Amino acid sequence: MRSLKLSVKDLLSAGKPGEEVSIKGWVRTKRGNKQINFVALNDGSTINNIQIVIDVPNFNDDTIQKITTGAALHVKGKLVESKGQQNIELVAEEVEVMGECNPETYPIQPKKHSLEFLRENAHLRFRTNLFGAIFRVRNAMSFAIHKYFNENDFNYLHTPLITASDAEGAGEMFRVTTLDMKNPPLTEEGKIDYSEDFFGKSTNLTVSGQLEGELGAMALGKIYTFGPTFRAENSNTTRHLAEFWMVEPEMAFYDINDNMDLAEDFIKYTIKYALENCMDDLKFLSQRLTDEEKNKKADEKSMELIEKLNFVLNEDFARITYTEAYDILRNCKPNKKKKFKYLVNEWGVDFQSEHERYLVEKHFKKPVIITDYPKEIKSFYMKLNDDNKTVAAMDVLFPGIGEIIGGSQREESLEKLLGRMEEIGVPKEEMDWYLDTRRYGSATHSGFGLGFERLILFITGMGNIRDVIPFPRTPKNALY
RNA sequence: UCCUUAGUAGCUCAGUUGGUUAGAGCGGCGGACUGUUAAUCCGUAGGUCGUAGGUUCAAGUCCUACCUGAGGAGCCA
Repeated sequence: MRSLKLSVKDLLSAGKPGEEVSIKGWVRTKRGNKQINFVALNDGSTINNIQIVIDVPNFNDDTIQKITTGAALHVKGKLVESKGQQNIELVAEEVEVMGECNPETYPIQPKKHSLEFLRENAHLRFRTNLFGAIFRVRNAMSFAIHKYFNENDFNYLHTPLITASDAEGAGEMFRVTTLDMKNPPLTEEGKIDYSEDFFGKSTNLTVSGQLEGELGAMALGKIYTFGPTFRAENSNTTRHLAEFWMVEPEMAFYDINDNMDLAEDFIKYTIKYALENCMDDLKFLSQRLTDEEKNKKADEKSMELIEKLNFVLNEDFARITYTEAYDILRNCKPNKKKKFKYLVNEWGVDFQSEHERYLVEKHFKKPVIITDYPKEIKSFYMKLNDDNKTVAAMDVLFPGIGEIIGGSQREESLEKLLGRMEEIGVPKEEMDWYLDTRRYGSATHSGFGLGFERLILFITGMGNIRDVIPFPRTPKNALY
């Protein structure tokens, strides 16, 4: 059996004084004098560095000169108990500079950088403590999601990224085509002739895997999708991306209450996973948040990150209907004093960010699930309630994030579904494949979509969604 | 897309009612220091003031347009 290479994480957690080891990594900082140098070496396995002690006279000047911030090193030497703050450090016997790093041009300096600057250098920001922590947490969350669904007998279903259905109504789409844009084939009416296109019809990048997910659920029972999703909206906010990752479970025989139970259990599982597996990174992220907010007034400061995660874990989410939320908002102080930009004074209005924030952050002070929205402000596929006015929708709202989950019980009655499609103007002909689920063996079923990056925002305490995805795609920005 | 706001050294920023050769801290480089912890101390280089027009004797500073970033709103995950 071959042994795996040791990482910095291994050395720090299990290294014993006296052991001869070999380690590779990148220089974070170098300190010292002509006799002795201290190099903080990091290989990405953990946020923590191993300190390399270099007895300068034992090495040639050229090597010492090339040990600069960002350089890749291969160090062989002996682990010893540290005379400084850390438990263990590595006294170098051999040092090879594998990749030099010109300190005059390397953008990542051993100092604090603004998030904006790092965003513009997104190809290098992985090398900072902050982004290392964020992307390790993101990785852990991806794994936790698969683990949760696997443990609960869900099937991971790969729904298509290229779709021909134009009826999902979830937003503007990116067109997928191989037609010559300078000289596209035209129909007799002078419109672009998509029958000549690659798929013989107009196609787009998916805005949701839900409809296809329902097809899977209506046979496999419980499925989930976890993949990229695309919206061509001109959204310029801290919580929107043109390309983002969404988790979409879909369950046969689940009603809206089962759906809520699953959503709450699922989110709590991932948070618990982060607390149990990412504590080093979370501590760093917590400190960052505290530092960032140190100039804020006490009542504007957010709860300490780890405390907040534990709090959400231990609280039941509030569950209220749209109508109950409407009553709370209509009678609340900011509404009566006309502090809201949009006043709540007519049943049926959609809630604005300010209203959601009030409910979550001021009134309930914990995550809130709102159900039974007026049918007019929700999608065609949601189950119409007996009142004929509301649908079995649910939005899970989180403090600081807003809507983190949107879902519903689906309309299983073919007749009612067709009626809603008619009302809203969804083309039935193109949706025949979807309608077949209601024609043949239709059953109660439910599902939801969780914005993965929004979950990462919550868990890391970051404020901008562009900082929790490695390569953010936003309007006017597709570098790298 | 709308509203607000910003763009000055590698980075973070200061720059007065328009007025000589545009400043600081950090980082870089050189030096000092035999155990440092974002080390410390001394010295040093580094700027077409976002772009294009305009007003003026004179523009980093005022005006217009555009580009880009940020915050908020809408759309939503």
